[in-house]
Amino acid sequence: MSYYALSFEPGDVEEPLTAEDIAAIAASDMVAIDTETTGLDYDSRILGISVAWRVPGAMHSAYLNLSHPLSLFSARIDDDIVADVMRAVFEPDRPVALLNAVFDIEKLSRWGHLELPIEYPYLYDAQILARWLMSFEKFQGVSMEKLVSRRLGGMPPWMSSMKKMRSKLGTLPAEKVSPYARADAEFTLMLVEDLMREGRLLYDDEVLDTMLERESRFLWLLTRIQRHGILLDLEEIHERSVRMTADMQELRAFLKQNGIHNPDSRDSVLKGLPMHIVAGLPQTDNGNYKIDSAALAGKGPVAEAVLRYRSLGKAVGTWLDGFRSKVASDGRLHPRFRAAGTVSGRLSCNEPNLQAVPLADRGAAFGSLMGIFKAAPGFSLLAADYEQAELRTCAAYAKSTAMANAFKNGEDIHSFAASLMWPDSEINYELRQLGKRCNYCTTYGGGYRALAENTGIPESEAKIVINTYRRAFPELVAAQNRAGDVWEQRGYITMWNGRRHYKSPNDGSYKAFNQVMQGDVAELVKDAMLSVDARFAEMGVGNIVLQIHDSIEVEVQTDAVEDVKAMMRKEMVAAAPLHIMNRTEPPITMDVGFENWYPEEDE
DNA sequence: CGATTAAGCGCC
DNA sequence: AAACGGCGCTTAATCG
Repeated sequence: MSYYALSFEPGDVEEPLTAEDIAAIAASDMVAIDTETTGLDYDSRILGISVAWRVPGAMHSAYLNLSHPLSLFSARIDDDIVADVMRAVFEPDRPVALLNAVFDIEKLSRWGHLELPIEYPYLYDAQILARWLMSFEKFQGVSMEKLVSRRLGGMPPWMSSMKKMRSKLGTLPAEKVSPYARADAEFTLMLVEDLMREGRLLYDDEVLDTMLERESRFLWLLTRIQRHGILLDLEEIHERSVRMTADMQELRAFLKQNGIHNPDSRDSVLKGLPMHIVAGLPQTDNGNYKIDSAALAGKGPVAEAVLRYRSLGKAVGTWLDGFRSKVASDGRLHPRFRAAGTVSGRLSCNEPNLQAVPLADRGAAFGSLMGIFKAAPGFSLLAADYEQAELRTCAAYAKSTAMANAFKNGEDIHSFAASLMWPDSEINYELRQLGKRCNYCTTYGGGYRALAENTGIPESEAKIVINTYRRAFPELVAAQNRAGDVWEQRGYITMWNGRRHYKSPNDGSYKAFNQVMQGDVAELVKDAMLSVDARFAEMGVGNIVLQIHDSIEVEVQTDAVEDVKAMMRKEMVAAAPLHIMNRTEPPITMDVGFENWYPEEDE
């Protein structure tokens, strides 16, 4: 298969950008933009900006050298010309094509080339569009390379050497980087055109237009969240790091006495553990001994010391020293969000991943890490959580009157599940745990094996428990089957707002139900974030700083906390799709809980 | 040396 | 027939 044609060859002489070009950019039906930077972190600088645009019957592109090393062949471009180009690109009435839009928009705004608007112009992100209408096997993401090879037949051979240069971009003169940068912009343009063409075929126009409008506003919002960042309590982090590192040294010394010289190394641990313990360990799929926390739990003081060491090491490396090293020059942490980071429609977050910080004390050696966050003077950090969002969605989807009633009456949903499973028993802690695990297995698509793994009961008993749950909630089983059938037959499942998740051949149909639950909630939270953000724009009391799948974290003026809670509860409940929640009698209610991150609430 | 894989583990 | 879904980060080990 041949690749789509670029407008140039790598050896071509580059014409300087003219005023006519800038006018053509402004007039083009579609413009693509891509930035080349010195790195990925918040403080990395923009080396250059590439722009691709259409003129009748052809495509053009240019690379603006902002800060490449000086060379004889390529001059840096004046700031006012950059500003002219930016104005032409970000014409409010015409969409801009990008690939991973938030990254580029954030960089442009961070370095003063772009004011962050609320919603216009529309941003057409190739990665988002791809998620809407393509299927993805495991490890087959939405990188430029993957998308170009799947949609446009592949990249020209000369582009494959680009990869190696990525980290050294800042040392190269602009004329070396230009062909790759321009090709990135041109491919982005072609990808978006191609994906939009197919999107129009697959989706109802009205649905697609609504999705594009909403997603575009969301991308602008996400960029503002990223730019806002979050504050860390660096003294607290340092204290904890010192304390835990000292504990780790003690553990290291103890382990050394017991023949384990490097507890971070699997080989060393296996060498040091007593023979009879090693022999009893389960194995990984590759035939190696498992030495994870489940395998080593209760296997004696040496094994316990390894686990404790590992736990503290994770905390120091990832959340204490790891986070501290990522604080930007403005003193704040700016995690990067990827709007198309998951197949399910959730966000993903990295450098650092603030969506996976242990905020609750679950008995690990490091306890809770909530205390590492703080807010600006006069501000508080607040988390607003949808309570049981996925299970409520599940109940709505399955039209479960039983669950609807339980939620309406404010019952503990896990105890409720247990009481329906074992109507003649008093629901003690153990039975509630079983009900809880069954609820989770339902939304996660798990079976008896997963249940056994999670509860510690034998698989034979787990089978019985699962069947008890299925008998208690037959409507959930029916809904699961229905979702699987639809996925199988149509090739996709549809979220409540029309977004589709296309099935890949490798996906078992059992995944369908989970993907609807997860995807529906993802859409809900996005809408809620947009509503909350709009209210913040009016109130002027704070900002969204983070999203963790079913919760929205905000930094707000302390004296406005109660107002903000009321506002967020109202907006988040209102964001729930009523035509879904009203499917049962009584309707499924939605509830929001709050947690004070900073200052921390009293125990 | 950098890139990649495996194992382990944190979150929802 | 069987299947717990979705992520990112760290270290060690391995490979070119």
